[in-house]
Amino acid sequence: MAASPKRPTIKQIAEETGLSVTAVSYALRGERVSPATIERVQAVADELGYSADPVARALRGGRTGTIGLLVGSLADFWQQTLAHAVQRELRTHGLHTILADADGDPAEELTLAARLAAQRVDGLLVAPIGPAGGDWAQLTARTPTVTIAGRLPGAELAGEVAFDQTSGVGEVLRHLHALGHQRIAVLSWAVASSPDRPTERAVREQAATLGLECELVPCAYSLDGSRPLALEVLDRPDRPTAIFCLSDSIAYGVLHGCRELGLSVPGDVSIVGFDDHPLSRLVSPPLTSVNWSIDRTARAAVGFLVDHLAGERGEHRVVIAPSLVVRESTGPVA
Amino acid sequence: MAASPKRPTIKQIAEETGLSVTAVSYALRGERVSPATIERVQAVADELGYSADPVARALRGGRTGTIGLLVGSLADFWQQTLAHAVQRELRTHGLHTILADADGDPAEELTLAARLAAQRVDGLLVAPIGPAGGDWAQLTARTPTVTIAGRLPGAELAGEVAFDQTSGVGEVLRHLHALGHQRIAVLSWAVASSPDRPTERAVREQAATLGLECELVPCAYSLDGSRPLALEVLDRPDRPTAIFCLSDSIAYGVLHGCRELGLSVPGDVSIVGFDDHPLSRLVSPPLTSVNWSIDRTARAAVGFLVDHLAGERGEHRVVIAPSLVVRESTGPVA
DNA sequence: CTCTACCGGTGTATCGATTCACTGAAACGA
DNA sequence: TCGTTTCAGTGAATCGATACACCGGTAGAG
Repeated sequence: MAASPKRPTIKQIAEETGLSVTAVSYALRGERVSPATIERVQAVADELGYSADPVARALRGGRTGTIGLLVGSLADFWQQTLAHAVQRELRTHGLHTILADADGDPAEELTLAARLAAQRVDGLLVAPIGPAGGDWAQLTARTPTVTIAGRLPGAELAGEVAFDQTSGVGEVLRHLHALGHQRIAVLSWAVASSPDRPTERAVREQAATLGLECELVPCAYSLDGSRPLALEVLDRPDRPTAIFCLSDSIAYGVLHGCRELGLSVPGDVSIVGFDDHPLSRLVSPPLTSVNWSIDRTARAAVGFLVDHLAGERGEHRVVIAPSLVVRESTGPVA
Repeated sequence: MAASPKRPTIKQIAEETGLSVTAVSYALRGERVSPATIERVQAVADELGYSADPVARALRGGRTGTIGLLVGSLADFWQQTLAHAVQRELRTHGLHTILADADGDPAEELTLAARLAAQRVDGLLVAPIGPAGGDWAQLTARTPTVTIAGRLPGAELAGEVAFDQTSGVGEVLRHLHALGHQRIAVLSWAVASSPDRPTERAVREQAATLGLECELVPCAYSLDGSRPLALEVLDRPDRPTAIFCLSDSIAYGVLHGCRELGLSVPGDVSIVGFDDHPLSRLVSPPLTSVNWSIDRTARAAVGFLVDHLAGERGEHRVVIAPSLVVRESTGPVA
């Protein structure tokens, strides 16, 4: 046993300086005590390498300074990027991030969130991937929660960052329509097979409006999940002329499938993504996609949470607008 | 104020059941008390939705059940993937993950690690990006630490997952040599400009052995950092025939640069990466790279830490062997 | 020359769970 | 029937930091 030398406590400083524990506590935060004492205490604290035990502090003060970040699937590149952005943003507020990953299983989300809350996080940021089940009322009543692009049944939210999926879908479909596409396959997440998800509904409605033939295909939320599916869809006699993927990760798999089949993109088939991941301009061909500013998303979400924790109850909903980025994976129908 | 209803405590259960706090504590873990009491306590606990406060438990018991994961740069795709794998692995052991990101600044690493340790994590996993500065002796003596592909000056480690960079470099250089390449640019991380990093040293030594002309170019550890650099390198009159990137993220930027310059890969120039990120087979052209099994890495690192926490002091060093994955971004020199 | 305000501190309860030392009662062997 | 276990449970201390109540001494206001 290398024996971890126990961390110094406030009590040790008290003994060392001959002061009371209370005095040291005040001195360390520069309150109520004489400058001379403050200096003396500081010196000893520095020498011992003291820092207040956050566990004890949390027990007393009720706050842990830690936020739970629950993402639906860290296998998804967009959510990875989001996690990065959120973590960075939280850090600027002096908050730590506990990360949890439902790994693609929406049924896990409530359980994991509950476990995070049990860990006594001060707040929760939830970026679900599907229609999360269960009743979030109790959890969210106890722990301030901000959602990012998702709905939590029964939740009472401290904030909400919504994505205007409807507009995003509209931009994509109009883009494809303008290029002459008529038969379009839409790959959505498998978990989202429930037909009432707003994104899928938007697809159906707007396709009808534009007179497009849109087939919704549920798809695993991962790189490897979409490739076989793409192979199947593209092998049909009445192959769609465009594939609209509801995440860039899915689109990457589809691109791979096209390469395997020897199909040219966009010559034989056009591909569109939905996250505009940083890499999407580097794949081949560069992917047409819909961009949702991750930085603004992270900033807004963290902002809501921090405001809520500070007791300020202001505006707590924002809608992130999409912006279609046209690259080389879409072209006119042959 | 929506007023978060405070979480139930063991004391409330005690009052509700008419038992002492002690009895409830024992009952909840099924010890020492009669079966009837256990059942009664359980019933009340369930009804109240009780779960033990981990903060209080940590204060008493010394353990928080949380591990700190410090990565050098979450902007790097490989480290994102690693973070995912580690988080998942920790979860299988019932441990939570606190995530911290040095964001490419090696000078930040020690500070961040200290902050994590101050948060009272039970252990630390560190995947540094560069030659981390500072003295890690004190920190690592107090908090069990496992490194992943990196060295920490002065550290006393609970475990170490090393990458056999030398072999990896060797495989790449021999591969390029066999294809007839002579002039090779090697893009390494900017932070790693110190010439004694083992990877860079390996490059120099093995290039000499093979009679290759290798130029080491320091490069920002990100997608956007490598593109301009690639443009500069590729614009020279005596352009190298191959570029060896010490991370896939860097290689992606280089690929992008090549496309901008209208250079064909591998016709005009061959590109090699060094992480084999899942996306590397999807970029265009699919990237030749060196694979280090992330799953094995994560499993080993977490395993070392868990064993150490359990008091078992066994083997605590493993070397991950590289495997060169040849794809289409490398070809014979024209 | 009082009365009050303030200064620089100290003692103690508190946060929630755990655990050691103890106790009254029942059970049990001799 | 007496002495000893075992059972089921209680009280109090503990972990480390914080905050409230309090206290003697001094300085300034009236």
